[in-house]
Amino acid sequence: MVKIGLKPNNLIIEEKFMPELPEVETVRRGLIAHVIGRQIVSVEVKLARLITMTAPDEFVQLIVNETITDIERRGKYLMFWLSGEKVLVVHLRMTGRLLFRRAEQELDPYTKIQFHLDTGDRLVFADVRTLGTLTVLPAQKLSNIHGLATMGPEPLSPDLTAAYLLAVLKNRKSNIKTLLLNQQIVGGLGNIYVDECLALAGIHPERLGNSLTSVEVEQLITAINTVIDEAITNQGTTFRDYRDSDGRKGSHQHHLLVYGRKGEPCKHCGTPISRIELGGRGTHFCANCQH
DNA sequence: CAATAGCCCTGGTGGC
DNA sequence: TGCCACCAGGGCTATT
Repeated sequence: MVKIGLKPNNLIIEEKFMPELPEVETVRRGLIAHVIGRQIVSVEVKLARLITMTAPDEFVQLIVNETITDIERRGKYLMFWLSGEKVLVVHLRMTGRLLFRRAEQELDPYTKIQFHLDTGDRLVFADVRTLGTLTVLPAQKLSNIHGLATMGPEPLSPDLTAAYLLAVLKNRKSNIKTLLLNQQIVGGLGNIYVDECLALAGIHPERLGNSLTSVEVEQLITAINTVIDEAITNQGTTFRDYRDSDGRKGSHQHHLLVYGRKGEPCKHCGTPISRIELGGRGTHFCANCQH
């Protein structure tokens, strides 16, 4: 099952992860040491389709000669703050990768956008399925990005309270799995961690939002914070052995309770893990532990 | 407004 | 062995 893909150039590119909040946060932390204070001297656009809200040449023009002053994360979005009160917003979607590469390192496979830094090093956006997006805009227009403007409170934020979630869920008739994937309700959760949070909370993914009791919502909030905190500590979930130039690698895959474990025994009771489809997404749970 | 279905996109996989 | 349909899913759009 574990297989390392070696391309002819010997670059290990088969790090397979779904970028949810913990993975995006891991990327952010890994990049900060390398790119803060660096000036972007040129931008190489190999796939213009990934650039949104401006024409590609305008995108390049707005970024060149800017200095990166900070990197923030909101949900699954990364925001590179630039010196001229502009922001580069990157969403990795399914297979987007942001890599720091030294000047002498060769081109990564699937490179779509390269930012050349004043040191000669590069910030690389690579993407197999090309669903990622990059946007640059003035800082005061950040709310023009709809997904950012409408995003709900995120895990580990004091704004994500049981009172808030209970109030939102009481009017919702969809299943809790689908509701937790809705970024407007909770920002940053994706398919892996929603399954994990529901497993830890002991809540069945098919339960309707308005059926959850206040006690269950409290348990769910606790589970969300626990799962995301641990996943960040473990530097995210990767599905193949992998390390990059920074030694950045996730280990949370060893801690998963249900995701990707269909048919394998529940770590608590031994019941084989079930897999169903909800909201078009694969959904994993223990039919004995989750009610 | 809320729920739901379809769409984008490509590499890996399973069936024949 | 080769071919091909199908699956993975985040976020957006269209529809009811």
